Amino acid sequence: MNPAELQAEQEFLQSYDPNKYERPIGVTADIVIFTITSEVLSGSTKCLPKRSLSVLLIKRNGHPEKGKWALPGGFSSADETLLETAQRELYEETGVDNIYLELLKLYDTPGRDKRGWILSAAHVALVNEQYLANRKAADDADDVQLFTIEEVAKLDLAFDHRQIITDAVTYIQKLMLQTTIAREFLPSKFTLAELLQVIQTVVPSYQITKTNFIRKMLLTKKQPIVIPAQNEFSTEFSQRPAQLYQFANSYVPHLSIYVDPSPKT
Amino acid sequence: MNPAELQAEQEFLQSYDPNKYERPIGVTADIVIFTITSEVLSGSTKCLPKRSLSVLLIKRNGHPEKGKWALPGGFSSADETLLETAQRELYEETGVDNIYLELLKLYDTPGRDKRGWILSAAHVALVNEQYLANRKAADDADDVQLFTIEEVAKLDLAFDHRQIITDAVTYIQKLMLQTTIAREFLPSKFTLAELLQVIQTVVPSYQITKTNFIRKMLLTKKQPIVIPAQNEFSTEFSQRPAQLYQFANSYVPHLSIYVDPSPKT
DNA sequence: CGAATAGTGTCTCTTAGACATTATGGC
DNA sequence: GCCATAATGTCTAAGAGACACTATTCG
Repeated sequence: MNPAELQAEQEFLQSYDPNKYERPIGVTADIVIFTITSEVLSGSTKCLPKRSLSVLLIKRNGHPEKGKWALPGGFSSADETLLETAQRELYEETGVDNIYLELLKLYDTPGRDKRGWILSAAHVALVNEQYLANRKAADDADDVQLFTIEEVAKLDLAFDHRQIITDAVTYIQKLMLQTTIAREFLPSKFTLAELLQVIQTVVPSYQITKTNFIRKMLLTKKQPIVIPAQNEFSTEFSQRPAQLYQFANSYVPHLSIYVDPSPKT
Repeated sequence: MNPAELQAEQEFLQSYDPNKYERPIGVTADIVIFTITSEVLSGSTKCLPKRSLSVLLIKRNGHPEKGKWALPGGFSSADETLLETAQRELYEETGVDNIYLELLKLYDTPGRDKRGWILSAAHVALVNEQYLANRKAADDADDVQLFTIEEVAKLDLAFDHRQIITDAVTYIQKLMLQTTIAREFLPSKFTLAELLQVIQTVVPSYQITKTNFIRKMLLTKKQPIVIPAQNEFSTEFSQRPAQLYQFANSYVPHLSIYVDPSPKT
């Protein structure tokens, strides 16, 4: 840009009227915080816990939509991205940092907020139950609570948050089958039965025979998804010791409805 | 909500200060309009055209970023969603309606627009070259132009539009392999060679032998992606007549890195 | 030993992928 | 007849899916 153009641009910017276009009242980053809660079943013998997909909600104590359950979130500002806003809110609410957090989509239906034109950038966060355990003891406030998705269906939710949660569930179901996000809900080493249970908790329609699932995980030689931890077994959930596995770091899913475009082997 | 609560909410809304939180100057819907341009090769014999993935850009004639090439787009307002804004802009720019149009993601890096806090909801549109042909004749303005993605790499682009285009290309490459969006770039009936060429135009790394591609398209019995049009052949691109195909409407891709969760057959 | 969960053997059918071969029409 | 492109044949190896079977530990 030559000096004349530069000056023209400077002048333009100095005389620019920020109210030239209609302005939103604000932009919020809202977060659907998913976790898988487990409930130990104390039966006659050892078995896997009962797991449920859950979402963290907050009871609104201010207007509007006072008293309703809502997604955690807050207003963003010019000096941070919406992802940063979401990170901040997530940390404030759960004390958790450095976890899976991603933009889902933007919610902007006119009239979604009675205060006026407020956009919501909905995010999805996946938190391991363990990380929430500490926090739970600290502030067991009854205005912050985990609900299973079955329970959420019965609640009175603020704004368009029911729609956001529905979309988020659909989204993580797809992620669960197409990526290795199951790792976010598992310890670093786990049994194949645990992995299958986590998948089925998020995607209940995923009904397959366990033996073939195990075989698939073991026999995929080109690109193994999980690899066995040498000589490490667990008897936490079963009588017979079960082999422990880890996710293979090298695994990069690439899915195609056409022929696989992978380079020749 | 009981009458007292209702009144409390009314009072809250009437006294609500829209400047309570920092407000963006505006929100724009920008669109990456993709099309596949074809260039007929007039050689000794009939052959497929040369195809290139292209993007529609507009030369900015106002400040800021005056003179640079930019994505078409415009400011949204409180009474429409960003998708509607994008639809409107798309129609204004191309005269095209009812085509593939979807939100890509939100661009909100602080400082991305010198005017101040302006968010951009980037959209992706897929337009069949045919639809643009009429328009092109009408206004062959040199401030609106299609560029192949190779050409775009050399241009001076406004704002963060280079990043947006890069992200959009990555996104449609994934879509191309995982969904049937190839249909957006093809006529309703097409040969398998054309389909393969469209896929390879968008995903150049998709190098496979054509014969196996053809077989895969034909032998997938459970859920065929394309179905042959009975007794319809084309000699447009070849000496020997080639079978014409259509996309199967019943096809619903469901991809999984684990065992296929489809119900038993 | 029985119960419960982990894991393997085996068989059938489908698909991926390489590569050779045949088919059709224009020039 | 030659060439270009379309399409099929054939072979090997891998994977899916069903189902019977073996293995290990606890009580």
